[in-house]
Amino acid sequence: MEINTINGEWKQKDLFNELVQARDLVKKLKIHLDKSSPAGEVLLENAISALDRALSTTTRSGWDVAPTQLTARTSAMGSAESPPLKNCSPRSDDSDPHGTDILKRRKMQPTWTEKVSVGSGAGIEGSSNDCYSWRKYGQKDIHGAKHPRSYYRCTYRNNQGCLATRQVQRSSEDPSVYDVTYRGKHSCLQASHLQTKHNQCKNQSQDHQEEDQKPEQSQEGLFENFGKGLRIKTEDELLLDSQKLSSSSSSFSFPSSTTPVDCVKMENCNFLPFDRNYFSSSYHVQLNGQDTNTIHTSNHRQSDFDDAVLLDLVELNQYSPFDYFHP
DNA sequence: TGTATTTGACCCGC
DNA sequence: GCGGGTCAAATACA
Repeated sequence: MEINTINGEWKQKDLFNELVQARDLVKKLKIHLDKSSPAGEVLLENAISALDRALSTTTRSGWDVAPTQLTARTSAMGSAESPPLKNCSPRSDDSDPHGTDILKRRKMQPTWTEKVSVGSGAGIEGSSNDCYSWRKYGQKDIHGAKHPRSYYRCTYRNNQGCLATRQVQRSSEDPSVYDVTYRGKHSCLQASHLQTKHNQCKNQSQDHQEEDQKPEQSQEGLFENFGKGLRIKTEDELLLDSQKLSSSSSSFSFPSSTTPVDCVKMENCNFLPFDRNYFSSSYHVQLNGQDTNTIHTSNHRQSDFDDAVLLDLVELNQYSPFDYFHP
């Protein structure tokens, strides 16, 4: 696809760059936004999400865009998107002549490891415990490990080019502990959707702190609900929700007609990636192969875990060196 | 019937 | 050659 005009020749690269610039400007605007205006913040979040989707669409459509300036611009602005696939064929990215570049880029993706301990009888392998939806694509016996390692990728990998993956392996020393390694960040709709929800819920929680002090659901029940009532939202549903949020941002309320995975978890876990009482976790974060941060939590310091961990992870995403370019 | 999981095979780096 | 990561056909499940 090539977009041409007679004068001033708008090519794909130009339009792509304009999209990147627009998104960056919105991000700047968001920084300067008065924090007392949650509605405006939500609108800007939606604007950024829309621009992200447009950029993803351009790259998935095989647009020819120059990498250098985009890398500089997006990373300077703290853009945090994984490079989408050029096409949706699962193996096509590896089988092209430049497949090794992609493999290198995958290796370059930020990774971080969580140690998640679960209660007896419970497991995290089959369930998504981090508000994202994953699809298992492999399992492998690892040399020297008692338990096999499971491989998960983002559910929206094929239709949104999200390259986020995670590996789950039960610890050999302590079977109740799982090592969960995340690689890459979500560039799919659920990422922006969940973050928007998170922002809104934070605002809401400030207004309704009394409600936050309601007795929490029992731990087992909470965990069971993670697996039972979950429903994966389609892309259209996420878009619909996004539109609903835009239109109702002045008087926001949680949708109640459905129990999508993110809503259930958001409501039950107070916007945490894990139930604060049920898990104890430690985060070991790497960016480009370098350790950048380690966050430890324990059952005794769950209150510290709270938003700090989640926000740390969100912050880390901001430092992702990746941009939308996909040669 | 559509979607998710399982599992053997393949690919690639070391 | 070996081990880790991924693919994709087969299978299970709702």
